Amino acid sequence: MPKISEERRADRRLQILNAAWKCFHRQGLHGTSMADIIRVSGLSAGAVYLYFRSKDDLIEAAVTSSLGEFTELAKPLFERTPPADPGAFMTELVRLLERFTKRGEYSLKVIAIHGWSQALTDAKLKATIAKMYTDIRNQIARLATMWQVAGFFGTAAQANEVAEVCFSMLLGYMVQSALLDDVTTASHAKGFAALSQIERLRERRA
Amino acid sequence: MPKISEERRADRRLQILNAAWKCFHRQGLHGTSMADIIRVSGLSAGAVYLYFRSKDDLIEAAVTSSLGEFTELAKPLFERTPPADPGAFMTELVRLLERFTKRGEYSLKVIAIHGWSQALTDAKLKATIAKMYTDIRNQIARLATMWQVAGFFGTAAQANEVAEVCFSMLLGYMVQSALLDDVTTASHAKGFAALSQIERLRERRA
Amino acid sequence: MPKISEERRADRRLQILNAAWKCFHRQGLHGTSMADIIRVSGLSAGAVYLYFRSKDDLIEAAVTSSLGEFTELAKPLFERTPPADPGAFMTELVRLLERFTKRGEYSLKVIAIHGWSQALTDAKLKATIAKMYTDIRNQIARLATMWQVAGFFGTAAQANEVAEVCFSMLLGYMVQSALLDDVTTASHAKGFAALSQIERLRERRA
Amino acid sequence: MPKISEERRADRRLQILNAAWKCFHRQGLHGTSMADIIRVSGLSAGAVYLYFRSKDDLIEAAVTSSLGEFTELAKPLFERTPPADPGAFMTELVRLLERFTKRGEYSLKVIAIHGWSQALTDAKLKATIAKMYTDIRNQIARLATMWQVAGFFGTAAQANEVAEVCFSMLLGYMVQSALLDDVTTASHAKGFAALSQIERLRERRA
DNA sequence: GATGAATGAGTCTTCATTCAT
DNA sequence: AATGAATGAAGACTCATTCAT
Repeated sequence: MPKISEERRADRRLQILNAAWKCFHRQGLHGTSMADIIRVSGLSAGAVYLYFRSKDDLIEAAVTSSLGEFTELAKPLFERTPPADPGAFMTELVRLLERFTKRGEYSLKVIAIHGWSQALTDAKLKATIAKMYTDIRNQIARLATMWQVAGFFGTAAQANEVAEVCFSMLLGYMVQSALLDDVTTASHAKGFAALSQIERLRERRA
Repeated sequence: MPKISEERRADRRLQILNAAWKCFHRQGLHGTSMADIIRVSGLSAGAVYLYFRSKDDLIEAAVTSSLGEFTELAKPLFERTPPADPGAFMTELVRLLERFTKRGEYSLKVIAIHGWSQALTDAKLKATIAKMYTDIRNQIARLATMWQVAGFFGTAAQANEVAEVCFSMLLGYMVQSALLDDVTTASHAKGFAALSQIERLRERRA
Repeated sequence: MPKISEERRADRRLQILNAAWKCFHRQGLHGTSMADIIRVSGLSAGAVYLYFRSKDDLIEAAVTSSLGEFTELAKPLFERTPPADPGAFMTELVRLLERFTKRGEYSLKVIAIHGWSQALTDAKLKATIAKMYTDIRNQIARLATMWQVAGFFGTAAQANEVAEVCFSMLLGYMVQSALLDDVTTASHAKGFAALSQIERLRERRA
Repeated sequence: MPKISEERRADRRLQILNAAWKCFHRQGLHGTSMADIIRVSGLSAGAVYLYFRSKDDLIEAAVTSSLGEFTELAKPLFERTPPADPGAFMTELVRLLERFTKRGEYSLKVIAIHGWSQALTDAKLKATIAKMYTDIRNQIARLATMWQVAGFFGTAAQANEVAEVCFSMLLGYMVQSALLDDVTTASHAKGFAALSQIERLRERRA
């Protein structure tokens, strides 16, 4: 076989990543053996190691690659003009997460949580995740500044502090929906709206 | 069995748990071998297995036992009369978490995240955590009802939806402070206050 | 099982070493798998790793431990008074090597050659072997000084240069007897005696 | 097949052999993977297998091909008339070995030792090496006969026994210079001269 | 109760070789 | 002739758990 095309190479990686996602979802990062992934991917051991240097490499890709996609997907939401108000934004963001995250045989939400745990022990992965999460939070902060200008909040807090809390809500939603099963995008949206006084502010602005 | 024996038993368990917490913090749940815990605890392999039936048993205890303590510790906060307003409550709750969680050589925050990951794969642990988290959230919901009565929120949302969001912020705070390092109790408190319009509402109530 | 006695521990190590020697002789250092040694030793994988940290560790022990014994065994030969003349000494040394080296199912001569090859790639092993070989050569040099005083050689060469050549003969004997099969202690002894003019010198001294 | 093709084939083989020698020197025979050789040679896997049937084939070529060259190179030394005396001969032989053996990024001395180890496990290689070594030793024996006739040694020993010892010194020199680093052609030459009473014999012959 | 040596299935990874292109 | 992706058996090593003492 002569040199493979870049496209085919990407396909193969995705094929392996898909197998990894399925396994990681069901059995966790450590509960999944390379043999599991190899079997599910339908490739040989050697082939898998041709595309990923090690299990850690594969884990990093599995945890990280999806995050990049999500950021890309969320772009329009961050750049909409005029910016959505806090309630609408958070509602959309959670819905987007839910949509993006739910796949056939696995949920990226679940894999993200496994990734957090892994990152606490693996400095490289932690740095990668930290970078990507900080990017998202900064995007929220940009919006928060506009919200402040628009009078949604007072000036006592800084925009990035508000962003922190909004981002916490997103992360907390992931945990609750993964572990408690009784949390929906709708209930979270309504709770957030109430908490942030969105109705009242909308009224006042009207 | 005389009472002394029961006490000794509890002491030994705590001794082992402490070793486990230290190891779990540094190396994660799967990265820690029983041999690690045995070495750090200063006991023998046989002895450790006398107090915990298996590694899974020890993990469950390590993840769970602390949660019980926390719930106990948070009781006064939930039962204070008159109830704290949302901003004050969340500020206190996060501070309490931070205080409770930070120990000499390990942080229960970190161990909790490892626990989530583990729970996603271990139905028994998941059920245990779900029960305890739901309890806490219910306590928050009780408060939220009072906040609603006190006019902090409108009636569009249900108390348990608000509680959901508040709880998400607590969980999200844990994730952010563990992974991003740049989050403080103060910044989160201020962000929450701003988001929930606490100043304006306080003014209005005054 | 409570703590094992130091003696039993040494026994176990020897049991494993014996298995290793047998395997290394037949299949070489790399051709032998840990599974081979484990099978031949009659122990379990875990047990073997309880006594030797790694295959490299076991290789070092297998190559090195015998050398120590040999040095001990050769002591009387080095310390005999009056010192043996060069011919007698080399004859004895080669015979001693042959006797020491030939064991039931393996020959330490063969294992030593495997060890040289390994040492060329493994700095730690090389250093260990170099130290032990230098020690032996120094002992020969001590004798060579006495030979010189006794008039066996002129003063053009230094004792350690003579020792070098004597030691080369020993090493070369190992290689030839391992690879060419047609070399005997007797033929080597006679060749050395002739080369070093031993008969003539003996006559002259008489 | 035209002549050019045959030349190209030899060139390619040498290109691969050079890569193999470099790798074998640094990493040993088993420590070197075919991938290593392929990378260093600059060819493709398929190409390498076009010129050598297997790794064993390549090892045999790497160990053996150089020996043939050496024998060729040593011819004049063996055939010089009048024959060199023992001291001069050994000095020249060791020097020749040193010169022949030392190459840019590898030393054939080192590779020869790896070869011995390999030969102990690989009957085919052993036979090939044995044949070539015996040839060299026979050449020395031819000389030794002449030495004997010339009165350098008594008649107690056979020429081939003397040759055995001379050859041992050559092999031993290889081992010592590879493992102990402190051995030079000069020190070995002087030691040999002293041991074999060359000065005295020269004097007497004068 | 307490010890710690022993077990052996299971883990990740490598590598000589092939063969479709 | 030449390429290099693919194979899959085999390698070294770990680790939760037990049980004879």
